Amino acid sequence: MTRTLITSAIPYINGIKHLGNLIGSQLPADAFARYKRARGGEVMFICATDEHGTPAELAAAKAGKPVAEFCAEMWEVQKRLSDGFRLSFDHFGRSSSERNRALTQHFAGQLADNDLIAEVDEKQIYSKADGRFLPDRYIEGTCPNCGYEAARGDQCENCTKQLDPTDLINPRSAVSGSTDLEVRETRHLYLRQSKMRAKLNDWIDSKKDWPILTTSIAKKWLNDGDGLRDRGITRDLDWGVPVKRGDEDWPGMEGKVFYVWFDAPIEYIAATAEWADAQGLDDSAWQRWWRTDKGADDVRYVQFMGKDNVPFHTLSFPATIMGSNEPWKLVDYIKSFNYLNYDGGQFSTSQGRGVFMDQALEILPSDYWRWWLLSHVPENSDSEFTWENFQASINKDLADVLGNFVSRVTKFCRAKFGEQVPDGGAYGDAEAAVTDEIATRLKAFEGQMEAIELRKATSELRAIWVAGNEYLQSAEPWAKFKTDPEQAAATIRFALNLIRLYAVLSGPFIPDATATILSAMGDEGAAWPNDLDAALSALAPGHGFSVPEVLFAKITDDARAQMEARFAGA
RNA sequence: GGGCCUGUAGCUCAGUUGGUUAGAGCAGAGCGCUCAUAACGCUUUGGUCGUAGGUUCAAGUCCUACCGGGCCUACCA
Repeated sequence: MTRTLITSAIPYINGIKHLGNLIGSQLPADAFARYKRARGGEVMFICATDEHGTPAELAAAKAGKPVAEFCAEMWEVQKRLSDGFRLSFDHFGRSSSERNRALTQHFAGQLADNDLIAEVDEKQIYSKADGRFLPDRYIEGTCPNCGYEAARGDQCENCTKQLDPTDLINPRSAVSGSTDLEVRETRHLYLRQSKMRAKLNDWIDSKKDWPILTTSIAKKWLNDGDGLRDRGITRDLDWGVPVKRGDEDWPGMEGKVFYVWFDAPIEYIAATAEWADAQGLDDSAWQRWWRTDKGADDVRYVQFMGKDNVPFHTLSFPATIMGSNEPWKLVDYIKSFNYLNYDGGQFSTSQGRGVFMDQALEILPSDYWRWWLLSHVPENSDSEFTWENFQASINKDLADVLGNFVSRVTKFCRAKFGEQVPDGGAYGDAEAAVTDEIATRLKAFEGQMEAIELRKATSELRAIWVAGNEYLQSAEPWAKFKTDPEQAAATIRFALNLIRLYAVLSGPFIPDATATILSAMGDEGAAWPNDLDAALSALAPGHGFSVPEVLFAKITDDARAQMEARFAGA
């Protein structure tokens, strides 16, 4: 049996994510995980919240709460929302866990032992009023280049010039507005990933089947300028994994924490350990997914992420894994995504522009969002959400093509034969022809799912739904019922089995509808159609079923207009 | 500035290593059906494949330049 380890980029803790974030990693990862499980594979699907860093501290301060308490609450919120979207994580962890603390410190110790850590003294801006060091972008001031007054310390958003915070005229803290700033010397640890450039480059070169988006970003970082640069992996913050060298204190690093991007990917491993802990299992249960010396040899590890996360997953994290000189599992395939835009612009948290996960679930069931998002996932370029497109897709694909098919077949059967699969007649040439067509399409669909080509997969699935309507039209059981009721019975028996088949195939995308349909068909445990002929005879004469409620209500023009107005933003 | 991605029918997108009259869904038009969520089926109108050159027997596909859209550029994560 194949074993697949799947991780989705872990969402940052400081707020509720919008639909662009959702489709950028978690949702496609879920579709893939559901597919692999449906095919009988063993799957470990991991996600977590990314809780450390300056933005988390500031968000907590703004909320007037201790950061640990703030994170715990936001974890609950994000967990509830991921449940609402039916994200089937085996574990939804927290990067602030004890497991992650220990593993992060362990990796740092290993890297230091292998001479891959450098201690660097550098100068940073300290804000006395805020009582903290500030990252470059949290310093604001007037741009020396163009005079823009709200330029950030890393770059001026107005003229796009790269800046150093000390370049700014009249610098002030973006947090408090205080101008009481000073440059202070501070010591930090750097991951010497430049030493691993050749090794990383060879490794990337060996990945011929990765998305261009993934490899091109990695190659850019490897070859830009002087090549891959070392990266600071510690920060002067209170909230984070305390810097330690394994179990030992790290002289000179007192009071400092690891940088979020060092500990966040390690949480993939730690969250799997958290899963084992929660299940009451011992370490071997998670190590067989992560340690190639403890059973992970036959695991295929697939990561999902937005393009902004690619450098960390192709370079920094692999450098951490390789540099440990321990047999940890490296990623086998990195699926990266472009961005989803909202109606002519970007989603904006600050402007309240676009639909956020909590709002989406208030408006419509998760299947609606899942279907639209997965059938428009930005695989090849940035894509765009519009209400008109959303309404058209949902009404046509889900309500008309699939929902109405279920409705017309089950209601016709109930009216003419009662609520059980009708007996009589036999499958003939028409049924064989449809079965052939579906067999061909099913093979294509499976290939696209294996390749994680989700847009193509949804399009193929839709074509399989359409085949049912075509079949029904040519078989016209409503007419045959009057002249040859036996034939009509066979047609409806076949159509009821198509419904069951459609429910199974649709599971990765619209799991609630799948569950509803299978429940109505009286076959909750229906398995993947490895034998299509058998699958299309699975519901035998006499098998009881019920007519489900309308599966997908249409989105009216009025409703669409209201939603469009509500989410237009400030 | 540099790098990468992208520009194909009104809209959203497919177009395999260059190979016959460029495809799908939606929208539009016509016809059919009446079991069904006024749903379904069939037929059909739309494209000098961003522009201009070039390579080739042959270019949507390869090369160059230009125009437009987007992303990244290492202290946000």
